[in-house]
Amino acid sequence: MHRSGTVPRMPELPEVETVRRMIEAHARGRRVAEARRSRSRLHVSSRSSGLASLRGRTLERVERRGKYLLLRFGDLTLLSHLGMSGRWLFFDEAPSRLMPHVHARLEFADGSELWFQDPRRFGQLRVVARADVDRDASLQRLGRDPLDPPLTARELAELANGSRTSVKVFLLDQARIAGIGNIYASEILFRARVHPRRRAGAVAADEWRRIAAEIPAVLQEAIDRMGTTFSTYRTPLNEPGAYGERLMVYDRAGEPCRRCGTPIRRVVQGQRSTFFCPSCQGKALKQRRSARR
DNA sequence: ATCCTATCCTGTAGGC
DNA sequence: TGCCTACAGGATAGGA
Repeated sequence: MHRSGTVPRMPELPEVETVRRMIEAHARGRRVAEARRSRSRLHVSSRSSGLASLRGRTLERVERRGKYLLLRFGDLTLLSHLGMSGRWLFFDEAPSRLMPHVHARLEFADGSELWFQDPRRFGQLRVVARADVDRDASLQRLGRDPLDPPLTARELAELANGSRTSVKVFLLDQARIAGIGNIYASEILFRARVHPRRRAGAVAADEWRRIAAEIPAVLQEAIDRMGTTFSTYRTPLNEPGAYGERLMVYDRAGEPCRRCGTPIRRVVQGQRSTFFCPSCQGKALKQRRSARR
C-alpha cells in the first residue's frame, strides 16, 4: 500500500477561502502600526519589500482570486499566495515565543498581529498599488473562479474544446479554472465517476454535467469544513480543517474504495499523484475505444 | 498556441 | 535511537 512519504498540506481554493474569511473576521478594520519583513527570502517574484509602506494603513477587506489572497489596504494591496506551506497566523497579542520561517509580520495598533509563515518558501507576498493589481502577471493568468458564478457543463466543454491533455491535468490548470488543486481534482473526478486519464477534449457532455455538479459540491463541502488538514495545515487561528475525513480517494492508494471496495490506485500525471477507483471511474478513452470493438 | 518538464524548497516518514 | 534518503506539489520559465 502506498502512503505518501509526507503528509503535505496543499492550500487550494477551500483552504485559501477559509484563510480569507478568518483574516477578514479577525483583522479587518485594524490599523497597521508596524510592518516587518524578515531576512528570509521568499521565492520567485515574491518580494516582500514594500511591506513598510503598509504602516498607518487599515486592512479594509480580503479578497480571493483562485488561490491568491488580496489584502486591501486603501490604495495598496498585499498580494499573497500560500504556495505549498504558507500560513497566515493571527494573534490577539504578540506571541512571546519565536517561530521559524516567518517572512512578514504585521503589527496592528491594538497589539494584535498577523504573520506570514512559509517553511518551504513557495509562497508569494508582494505589495502592489491598487491600480496595478489587475495588471499583475500572476493574476492575469488566472482563469475564472469555479464558484462565482458556478461553472456550467457547457463552459467546461468549451474550455476543454480541442484539448489533448488529460481531464485531471485540465482541472489543475489555473489559466482555465482558478482554484482547484491536486487533492480536489482527484476527489471531483471520483465523485463524477470520470477516469482521470480521459482526454479533456474527449469528455462527453454527460460527464461534464457530473463534473460541473461535483466541482461546487466538493469545494463547498470543503469550505464548510474549513479545508483539508493532513498534518500541519491550520487556519489563521491554528485550527485544523476537517475535510480530510471526507476524502474518497486522495492519499488512499491500496485502500478499499468507499463505494465499491476496489483498491484505490495511484498514478502520476504531470509529476503529481492522482488517485482514483479503477472500477467506479471506468476506463481511459483509449481503452474504452478498443473495448467497444 | 499548446503541452511538457525541470526547478525551486523543507518537513516528514520509512528504512536500516 | 538516530541518521539517511525519497517524496510531497504550488507556480513558472523554457523547450519541443
